[in-house]
Amino acid sequence: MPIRPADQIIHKAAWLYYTHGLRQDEVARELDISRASVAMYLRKARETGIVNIATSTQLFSDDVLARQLEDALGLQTVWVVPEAGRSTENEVALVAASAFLEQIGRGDRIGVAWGRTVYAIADVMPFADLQDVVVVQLCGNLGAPYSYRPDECTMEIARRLNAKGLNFYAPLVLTSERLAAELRDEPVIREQLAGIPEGDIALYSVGTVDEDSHVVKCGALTPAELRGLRAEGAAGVIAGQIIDRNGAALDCSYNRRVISADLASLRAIPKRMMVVHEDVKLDALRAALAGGFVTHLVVAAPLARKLLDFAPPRETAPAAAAK
Amino acid sequence: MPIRPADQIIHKAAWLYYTHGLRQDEVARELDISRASVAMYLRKARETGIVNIATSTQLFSDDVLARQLEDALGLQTVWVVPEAGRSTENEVALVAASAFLEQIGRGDRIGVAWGRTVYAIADVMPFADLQDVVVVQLCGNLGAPYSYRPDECTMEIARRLNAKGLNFYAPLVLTSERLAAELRDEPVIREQLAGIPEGDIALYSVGTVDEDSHVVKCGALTPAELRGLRAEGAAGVIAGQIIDRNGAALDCSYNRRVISADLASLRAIPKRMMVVHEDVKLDALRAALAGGFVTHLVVAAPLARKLLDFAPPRETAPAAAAK
DNA sequence: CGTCGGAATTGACTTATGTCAGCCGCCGTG
DNA sequence: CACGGCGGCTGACATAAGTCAATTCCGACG
Repeated sequence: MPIRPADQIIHKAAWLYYTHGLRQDEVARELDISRASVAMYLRKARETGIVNIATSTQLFSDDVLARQLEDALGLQTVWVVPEAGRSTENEVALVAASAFLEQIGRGDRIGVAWGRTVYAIADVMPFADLQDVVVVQLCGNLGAPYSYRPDECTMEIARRLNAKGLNFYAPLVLTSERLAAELRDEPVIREQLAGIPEGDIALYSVGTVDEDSHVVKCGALTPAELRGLRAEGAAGVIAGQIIDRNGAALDCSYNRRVISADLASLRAIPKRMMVVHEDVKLDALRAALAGGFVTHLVVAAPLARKLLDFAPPRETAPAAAAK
Repeated sequence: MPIRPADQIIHKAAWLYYTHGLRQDEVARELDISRASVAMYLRKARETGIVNIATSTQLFSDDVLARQLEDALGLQTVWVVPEAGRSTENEVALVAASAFLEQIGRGDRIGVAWGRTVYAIADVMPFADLQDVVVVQLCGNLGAPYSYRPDECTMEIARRLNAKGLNFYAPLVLTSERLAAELRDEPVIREQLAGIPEGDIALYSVGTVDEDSHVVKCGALTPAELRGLRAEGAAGVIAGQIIDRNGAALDCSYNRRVISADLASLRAIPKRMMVVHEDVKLDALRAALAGGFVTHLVVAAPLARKLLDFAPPRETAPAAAAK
C-alpha cells in the first residue's frame, strides 16, 4: 500500500513535527512551504491516523469498582465509566473506543457486531494506521430501516483504523430455517463464518429482550414473537442471537433462521470486549457473562454497581484467562 | 499497578484534553486548577507515556529501496533512512525506536541486546505505557569501562515503555570455558537464558570484527585475539558472539566463554529487528542476514544500496514469514 | 510553635498554533 | 483560446499554548 505522492509531504511534516519535535515554522522552512500549510498537513495527519495520539485508559480501569468486578467475574480488564452529567453514553463509547484500540495488536483480526452501542463506538473511534489489521463483520445485515447497519459499523471502524474491512452480505434473519441453512452453506458466507473463530478480538454489546429492544426496532422480530421467546427463557441478544440466562443459545426457530457468527465461534475469540451502559441491560449482561462472552468489559458506573450486587465482590476469582 | 492519587489528575487532564478535545482553559475550569497547571500536567502526561503520540514510520518503509530489499532478502519490513546531512545516526535511531514501538504488542516479551546503536535507540525511545510488557536482557554485562552497559539499555527501554525490566548479572565473557559453562548453569542465569526463545521481538545491531569494533573497545577481546578470530573466518558479532560469513557461530574458545543468548534462541524469536547504519558494517550485516537473524531491518540509505548490490533486486523472493 | 526548605501552583507575559478569506495556478469545457 | 470552477496554498489576524518568576502551601525539624 504505497503512500500517495501527495501524502508524502504530510508524512514528512508529521515526522519532523511530532517525532523530531521541530516547531511548525521550522518544519515549514525545512519543507519550503508556508507555516499555514504545515498546520493544515498536521491536522490531516492526525485525522488520517498518520499520527496517532492515544491516551491511556488506565483512569477507568484503575478504580475500586473496576477491580472488584474483575475479581468477582474473573475478567481480564474492566473499565468503569463514571456518571458524567448527561452524556454517559458518549463517554462510554469514548472509553470503549480507546480501550479497544489499546488492545489491538499488529496483524490482528477484529470481529465487530452491531447495535446502537457499537455504532456509537465506531463514531468516536480514533483514526489510526493499522494497515495489517482486518475487521470482519460478525453478523448478517438488515434491510435498511435503521440508520446503522452491521456492514456500516464494520466499514467505519475499518476506515478509521485504515484496516481492511471484510463484510458479508446476507440478511441477519430469514423466514425459513431451510433457507438459512442453505445460505450459510454458500461458499461466500461459509468462508466468512468459518474465519470468525480465528479472530483475535471481538467488539460487541448485548441486547435486551424488551419490546423496545434493538432486535424489535430493526424488524428482526415482532413484539409478539419476542414475548413468546421471553416466555421460553430468552434473556439477551448477542450478535443477533437469543441467549438464555445461562448464556446458552435458546433452542428456537428464530435462532436457527439467523445468519451470524455462532456462539461457539465467538467464544473461540481470545479477547471479547463487551460494552454496555444502560442500566436496563443488567439481565442481558449477566446472561452474556454467564455464557462466557466477555473477557474485557466497559460499563457505566451505575450498572457496574448493580452487577457487583449479584457477584460477591471479595471472593477469590476463578483464574483469569491465561496469556 | 494502581495510579498514584497524585497522578490521577494528570490522567484526567490528559483524557479531557486529548480524547475529548477540550481546550486547556476548559480543562482547567473542569478540574478547578489554573491553566498553567494543566499545561504542566499535559507535559508530564506526554513525558510519562500516559499520552502516547506515535508517528507512522511508513515514510521510511514505503520507498523503492526498502521494497527492493524486502523482496531481495525475504524480510518482513525494511525501513530505509535517507542521508540527513550529518546526523544520520540519530535519525536511524529515531526511526528504529518508532518502528520498534509500532511492532510491540500487548503482553509482548522483548529481548534487547546492546551496543552503541542500541543505546542510541534507547535514548530516543518514546515514552509509552505498556505495563504488561517485559524487556529482557539478551547478553551478559561488562565491567563498566564503557558508558553503555547491556543492563542499562534494557532498563532504559523498560523505563521508557513503563514495562518490566529483566536483567541478569553475569559478565559477558569469562576467562575459562569451564567457568562460563558452570555459570550458565546457575539457576538465575539459566532461567534468564531459557526464557529468551519465548520472546516475541528482539532488538539488536550487529558488530564488526575490526580493530576498533565494539567488542575490542569494551574490552571483551584484545586486538590480537580479534585478528586471530578474523583469520578463522569471523565476520560479525551478534549479542556478543562471533559469527562467520554464513551467520553460524564460529567454533572458537571465545564463543564458548561468552554468557549470552545462544544463536538458536535468538532465531526462535519471531520478530528480529536489526538496526545498522554504518557503511563499514556491510559484511557483518550480510553475515547476520545469512544467519537468519533478521526479519525487520532498519538501515541507512547508503548501506541499503550497497546491500542491494549483492542481492539481485528483481528476483522473486523466498516466501516471507507466514503469519 | 515558629521557621525554613522544597515542591506545587499560579498570573502575566511570550511564543506558537489555528483559521479563514483571498489568491494563484491548473484543468476541463465551451 | 478564453472562461469558469475548483483545490491547494498563503498572509495576516485571532486564539491557544508554553514559560518563568513570584507566591503559596505543606511538612519537617529545631
